[in-house]
Amino acid sequence: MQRFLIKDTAKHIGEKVRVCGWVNTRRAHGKILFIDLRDISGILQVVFVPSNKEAYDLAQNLRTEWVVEIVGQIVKRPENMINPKIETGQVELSVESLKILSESETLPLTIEGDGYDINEEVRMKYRYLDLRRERLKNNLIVRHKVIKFFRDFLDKEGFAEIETPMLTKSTPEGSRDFIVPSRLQPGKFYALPQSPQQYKQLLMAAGLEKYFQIARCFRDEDSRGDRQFEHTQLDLEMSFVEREDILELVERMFIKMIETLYPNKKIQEIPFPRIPYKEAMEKYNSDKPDLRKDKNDKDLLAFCWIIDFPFFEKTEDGKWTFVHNPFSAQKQEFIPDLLNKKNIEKIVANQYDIVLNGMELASGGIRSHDPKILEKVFEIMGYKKEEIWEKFGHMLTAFQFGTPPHGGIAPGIDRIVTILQNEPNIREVIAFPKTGDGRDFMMQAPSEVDKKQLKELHISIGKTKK
RNA sequence: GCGGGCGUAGUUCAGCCUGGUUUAGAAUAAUCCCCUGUCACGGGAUAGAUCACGGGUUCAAAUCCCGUCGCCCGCGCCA
Repeated sequence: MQRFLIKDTAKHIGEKVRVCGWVNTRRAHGKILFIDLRDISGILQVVFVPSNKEAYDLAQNLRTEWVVEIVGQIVKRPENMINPKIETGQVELSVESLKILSESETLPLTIEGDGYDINEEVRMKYRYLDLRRERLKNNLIVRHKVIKFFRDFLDKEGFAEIETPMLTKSTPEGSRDFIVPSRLQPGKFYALPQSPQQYKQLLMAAGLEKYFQIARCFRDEDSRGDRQFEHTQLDLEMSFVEREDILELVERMFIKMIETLYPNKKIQEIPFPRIPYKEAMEKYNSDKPDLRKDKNDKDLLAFCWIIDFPFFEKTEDGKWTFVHNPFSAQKQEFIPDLLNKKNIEKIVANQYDIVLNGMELASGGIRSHDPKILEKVFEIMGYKKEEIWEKFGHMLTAFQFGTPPHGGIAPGIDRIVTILQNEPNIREVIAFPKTGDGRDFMMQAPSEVDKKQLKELHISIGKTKK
């Protein structure tokens, strides 16, 4: 017998159905016993009466979160017993037979409610239970829909989704890498990608022209409410484009996504305002200003572009480093200064961020595809020629064989969904997030590994602090 | 690395400031009993807490002091 999803049962009054799910609540009234049965689609009231002795007696044992299979008839409720709070409130299931599929111990946390006030440690340790709550289940499903929207949208625009390696090369600049020891190359390490930046540019060199990827990115820096060790980006790159092409595409994609998935939300200003970095700093003292006119309006979305970032900035020890991305291009008028290493602090990058309600959603840029210019950038940052070629030779070489002008952007999926779902924290839209100090309470990661594993990897552990 | 907040039944909290009628209290979950229409069902009973851990002050510490650990938020950091 085919299984019915609970949300579909209301359309089948009078029919015999089979439903499966969890006991959400149990209300025993002496002779009559109600169960609210929950599955992925909704909640259905199930009625057990003594006249069906076998099922009734078995149902006495049921407790919250037991998993059951029930066959019965969908019947219309009497007028005065309709529950308008649930989708199936006008019907109920009159039980023929009950099968217990799985029992449950007393729960370590409450599944009812939004769960915000439950200790994070408990929620994370029993994340699979925490995720049973409506709010979190919904967040994950909505997240899926957002990703699917982007995939379908970009597919229609002629993009191809292409996977790039998770095991790659440590990059000397930028964020701290997660490294992975190599067994076959003793003493050498892979790094997990901080972003697919170099690979996607090499795909442009390869002539793929329009690339995207739902890409996991890893950065070994301390966590925040809007930051985890690993996050997911909608990474995209296009060839033969200028800044305008990227901004137009991304803006159109976001607007369409909001209209489709969040028809109740209002976008404050279309087209998205564009604010040069300098102006943003002068006016808002921030490069991610929150432009919402009413910050209490949960449905208001204020997007903006921040453009024209400076390319270089001085580090503490007085050396030049890049502000955003060493592979970004400079705006055309600054190329002579770059090549002559003049007015370095004034050089402006062809670099743009998209900001939503005060949160940086994405960073992108038109890239350098001229090896001489890219080499000059690293030279200004104090790299020796041999060093540049050792670290970035693959990029410079690729650019010597006919690489088209290209550019892209990478919106953060976690942050987008966090804002759209009005969540206070990025963890609420990630299935299995880590704690502030990078631990997984459920899996007990990170963990020590077997001596044999270490030996194979040619690794020995020195003294650790503690 | 630094600053702030928090830590009491399975869970969420009260009690702490002002130490002693507190045998650490409640709600909810749990166990048992009663109830044929509830939907946060209701009524009754039972059980459940080394008050995060360690030390100190005191006749007396959940309460005051010091240290440690854990979680959260922020700063640093985060192409």
